Amino acid sequence: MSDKATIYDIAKKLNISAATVSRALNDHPKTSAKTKKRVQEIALELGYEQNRLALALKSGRSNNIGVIVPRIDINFFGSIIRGIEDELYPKGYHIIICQTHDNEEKEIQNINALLNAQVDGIITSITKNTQDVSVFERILNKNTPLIFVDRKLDLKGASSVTLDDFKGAYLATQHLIEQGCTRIVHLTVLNYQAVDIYKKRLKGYKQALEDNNISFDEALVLETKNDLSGGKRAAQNIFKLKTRPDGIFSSSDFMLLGAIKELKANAVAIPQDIAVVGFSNEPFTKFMENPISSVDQCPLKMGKLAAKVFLDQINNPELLKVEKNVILAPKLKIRDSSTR
Amino acid sequence: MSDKATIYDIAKKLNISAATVSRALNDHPKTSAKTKKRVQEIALELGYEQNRLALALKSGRSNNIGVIVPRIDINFFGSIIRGIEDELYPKGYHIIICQTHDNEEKEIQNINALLNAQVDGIITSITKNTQDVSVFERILNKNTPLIFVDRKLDLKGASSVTLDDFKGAYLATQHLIEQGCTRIVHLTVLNYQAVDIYKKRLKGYKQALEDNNISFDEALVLETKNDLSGGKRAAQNIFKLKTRPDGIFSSSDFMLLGAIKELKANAVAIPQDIAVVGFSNEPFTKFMENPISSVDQCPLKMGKLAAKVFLDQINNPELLKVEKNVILAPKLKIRDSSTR
DNA sequence: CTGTTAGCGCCTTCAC
DNA sequence: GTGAAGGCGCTAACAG
Repeated sequence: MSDKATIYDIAKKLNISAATVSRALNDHPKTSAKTKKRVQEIALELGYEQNRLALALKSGRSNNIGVIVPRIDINFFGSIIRGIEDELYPKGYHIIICQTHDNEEKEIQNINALLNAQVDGIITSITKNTQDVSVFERILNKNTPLIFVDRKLDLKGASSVTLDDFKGAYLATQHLIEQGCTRIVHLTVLNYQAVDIYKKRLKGYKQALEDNNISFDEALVLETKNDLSGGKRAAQNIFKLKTRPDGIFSSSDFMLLGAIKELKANAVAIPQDIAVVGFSNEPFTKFMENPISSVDQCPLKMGKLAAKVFLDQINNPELLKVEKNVILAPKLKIRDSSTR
Repeated sequence: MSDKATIYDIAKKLNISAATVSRALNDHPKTSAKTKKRVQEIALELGYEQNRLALALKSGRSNNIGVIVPRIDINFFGSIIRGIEDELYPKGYHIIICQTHDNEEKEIQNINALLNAQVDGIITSITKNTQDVSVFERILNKNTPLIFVDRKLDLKGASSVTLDDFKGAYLATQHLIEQGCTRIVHLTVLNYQAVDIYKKRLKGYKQALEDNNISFDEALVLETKNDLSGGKRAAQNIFKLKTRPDGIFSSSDFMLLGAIKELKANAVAIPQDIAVVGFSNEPFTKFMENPISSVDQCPLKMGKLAAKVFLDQINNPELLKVEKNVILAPKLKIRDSSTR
């Protein structure tokens, strides 16, 4: 009984056709008010619920959207997903989550699975080592909107929402300069030349220096492993510099944290001796005993924007083939670590 | 062309019936090897992909499972979801994510939406203020497996995976005692008597004291708001105690962090003067300059277990009406804040 | 305004 | 071994 009532059940009960029931339920204009009422009553009585699966098969739209991220338990991606969900849920869409664990093979599997599941669109942050573009082209060929968020591929027809890394770095560096720093170290990852975002952050850093008539010193760009140990090592290298720097702009909060610990262990006062700013606004930066300034990547907003781009495309078929590339301005979160 | 190939397309191309194609694709025993091969070739050629929607409508199983959590960008829930996904993805299930934002109305909406979408099961952490049990009963009435994770409702037919809060508290307290603490404060939330988990944590704390012949002192149980400011206030109250305590077991990492900051500001050395242990193993506890010991709730494992319970139920219909209640043992993460 | 018909894509009897 | 037919639940023509 409470298993599942269909429109046929309620049609039978009312001695009308299923089509009429369907129309009544959907508030079709050409249905008498009486019928609508009667149908609604019986629907309620029978505990009727529309089977979205049938609707989906019929219409070709599942009202599901696939979201693929490296890992869902990373705060950054969790926030992006939250943004997407907040935006899309009220429009009747459901989010199907997939993780790649930064494995390209899993990425391909995920996409195929989502496509089989007839999702109405895919929002994704690509793997760190995605090479194969063809899977993504298949999405596009199916006329399924594809929106990259944060990590993107340059693909005709695919939209994207990314962060203005240049600006983030610029803001951070400018802020340090305003705090009186003149010798600012830039901590970046190993082999940063290969990764777009890190190149852009370096550029932003350089530009800020230039705009403030501070000459760029290559020796102040320290490459290291992107984790606490890398930061520690970088700090040790800082001690070897001829002149002690008075500021650090790090491309990663984790590296920066490692550096901070090492600096403090060597009696360097932060921010008095060295003021520091990180990147990503990892949750822990706020909770430190001396909270760390950091560039916020606004993941929630990124998610919302990605969702909006999707809605735009799905609702304006003429936009389907037009890619939309949104570049979001980051926000600098100023905390103790850089405030003198 | 690349839009969508159906079994009819490949049937036509081969001059056979769609039924045969279906059988061939599903490796039906009563199909000639030849046919299978030919079908598979053409399928590949046409880029055929099974439409899961049609299959779902036909079979009544969507291979989707709904997961409802308060918020997805909270690390704890993100990890639970990751656990679920890791476990269920290889079995061909997709995860549909919903958030309640701790709002019961949204919870009801979510459940209804998921039920409409014909999910094969629902895994959820209830809202902080869930009152209405009837929605959950509707899930059960539909013979849809319902598994609570972390926050549960006592409902016949519903399974659950929860944490042994008693044990977590016991472990934490025992550890403090082993570090030499004899006057241990227990920080708990306002109105904790109303919330099961906090009551259990208090019990675990008491039991550990008793087992070590330390008499319980009501004055050492401090109720406060569950955030940094609450912790700060609690620390101020600690200074008012007749005898200074030498340990703190807090039911929340956030409260504890607030307390730590205040204690340090008043020249209390941690862990030397006061050793402290929190609860939840929030990511930040690990990254502190003096990392905080905390009880890990093993969210990843909880998610995996919940997924396994689901699979159990779905694969053994006779278990469908049998609830399975798994209680997970927490792990104490010992860090600087409690190591003397 | 309402009923009839057909079909979304697939699978599963039931015949042959 | 394979084909034909029917149906999962719903909606969109097309009639009337």
